[in-house]
Amino acid sequence: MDRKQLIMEKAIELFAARGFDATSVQQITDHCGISKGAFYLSFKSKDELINEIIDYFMKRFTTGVDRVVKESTEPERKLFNLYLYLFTEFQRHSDFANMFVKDRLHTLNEDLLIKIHRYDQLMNHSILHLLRECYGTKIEKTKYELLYNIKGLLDIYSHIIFTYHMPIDANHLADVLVERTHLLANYSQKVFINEVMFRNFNEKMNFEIKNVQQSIDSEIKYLLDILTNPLEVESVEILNKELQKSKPSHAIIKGMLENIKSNDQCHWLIYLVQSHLEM
Amino acid sequence: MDRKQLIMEKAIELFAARGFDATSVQQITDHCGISKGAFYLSFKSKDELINEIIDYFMKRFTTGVDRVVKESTEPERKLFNLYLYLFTEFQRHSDFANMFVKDRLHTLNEDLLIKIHRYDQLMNHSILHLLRECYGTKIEKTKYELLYNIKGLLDIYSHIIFTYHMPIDANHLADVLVERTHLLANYSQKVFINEVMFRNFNEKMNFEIKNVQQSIDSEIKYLLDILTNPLEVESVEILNKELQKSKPSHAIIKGMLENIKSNDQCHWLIYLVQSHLEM
DNA sequence: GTTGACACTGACCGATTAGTCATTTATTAT
DNA sequence: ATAATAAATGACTAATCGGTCAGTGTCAAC
Repeated sequence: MDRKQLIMEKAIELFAARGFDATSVQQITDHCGISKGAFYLSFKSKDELINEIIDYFMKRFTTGVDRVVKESTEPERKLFNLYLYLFTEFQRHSDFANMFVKDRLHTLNEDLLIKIHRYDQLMNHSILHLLRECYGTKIEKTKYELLYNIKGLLDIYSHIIFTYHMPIDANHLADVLVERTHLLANYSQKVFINEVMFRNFNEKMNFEIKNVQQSIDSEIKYLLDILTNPLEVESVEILNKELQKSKPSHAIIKGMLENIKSNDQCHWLIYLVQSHLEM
Repeated sequence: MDRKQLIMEKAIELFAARGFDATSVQQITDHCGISKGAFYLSFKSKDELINEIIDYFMKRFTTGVDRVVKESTEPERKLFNLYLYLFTEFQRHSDFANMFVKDRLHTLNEDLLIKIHRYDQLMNHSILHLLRECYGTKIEKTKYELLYNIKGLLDIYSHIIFTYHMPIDANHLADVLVERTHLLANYSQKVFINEVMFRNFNEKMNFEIKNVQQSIDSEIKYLLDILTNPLEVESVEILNKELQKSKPSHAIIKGMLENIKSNDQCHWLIYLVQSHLEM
């Protein structure tokens, strides 16, 4: 398990510098100080590696954004925190973010693109929720436009940061972006991206949306494999049993989720269960 | 010469769909219906192909933007025309734009990245000029920020158009973007990107800026090679002689530029000479 | 009909790739 | 100490890559 972590970290460094296609498995294993054979003990293929890397970080960012949006502070503060969180995370995991910004990864298989699109949709959902909290019905017509304007700003500043290797003051940048968001939200009148178009985006990627229950099952199975803390293992087991019931107790579920909250690896499961039960 | 055009067009189609690295020379030649050997009669290498493609389109876009900015209509109208021009061009050459948006091309040699960066700087210069015309001293502090905010918007809408293969109403989109630009220009107070940072961007790419005179010389040499219209050939020759003089006549230069204006292939030379003499 | 100039072909080359597997090394159990 | 098991190795394969070049086909000149 430790081995996988090592390979992923070292691989990201190389992917960030050279891109995915241009980095060979041999280069990765050299950089790790292991043999090529050892790589294939941890990963079935090079594709599986990039798959797991993207999964790991996208889960992390998605749950992180969701956590910020669900905070119990005033909405405007949350907007600031959202920007702050994203740029702080981008800096903390600059190699991954760099890889993601530079490589558009369109070389990869369709499945991976769809997966990325799904995470993107989850993040859209969270951001739209926050925007509704901040600006209410005022932005009813312009909310989708606003969403993409914000994403445009996020993209360009990320791009600047990574192409010029700039260390930045995330607080300062977040402050500026909140001002820009207020401007766009409060004064925009004209609309290009309407609801029909927004739905169209998501339908063009017409993959069968994976059953949430199924996602939860596989995530529980995965966690039971890797978790070591007995309390956490037991909590996940109880949670699993409870979810099988036709009328699961919200109290038990909430308690179990609380038990595993402190472990980062469990955040995706928490996010999935909460979404499933609309807690 | 026709052969080169064919290869470039077919190659762009494949690059747009699969990316540069993932497209082999064999695939390109198959798609053209020619042999692999014939490819190397037109291009020294695969790198030279991508180089010429990028050169061709970047010259085209850069001169196009410059032309819009130098129009003699009122500034606000020019801003609209700028957006309109860019999105119209992106649609007209959607394969190239798609390739450029998807592939970040960072796999390629450093020279090409620097070249792209130079074109980017030229476009920044034009846009900043226009913004100064539109908003005057009001945006003195925020102009660099405004420039990148605009670029963020351009990026995200381009991204949407290409990933979802949407046909768009460029007039409508340009109208919306003009409104957003006005908002950001008139009400933004806080600043993240200041002049120091902006200069930093360009210094980080610390290539020796190629002598403009040198660029003009090589462009003239190139045009004399490919031009067929006798009037144009003669005009370029006269222009060349005039530029060699210590005190070239602006009247003659202006006239010669006018003579070749109608040929698209000459626009880059016109742009270079005008920049050189600040006409 | 012969010649020379030219565009064009596709088999071929060396290099590099992802992935495999017989063999060796390390660890654990007895 | 020995046997049994697991972990790790790197030479190997088959495929693909960009790029080359001896040879083929075509056409105009004489």
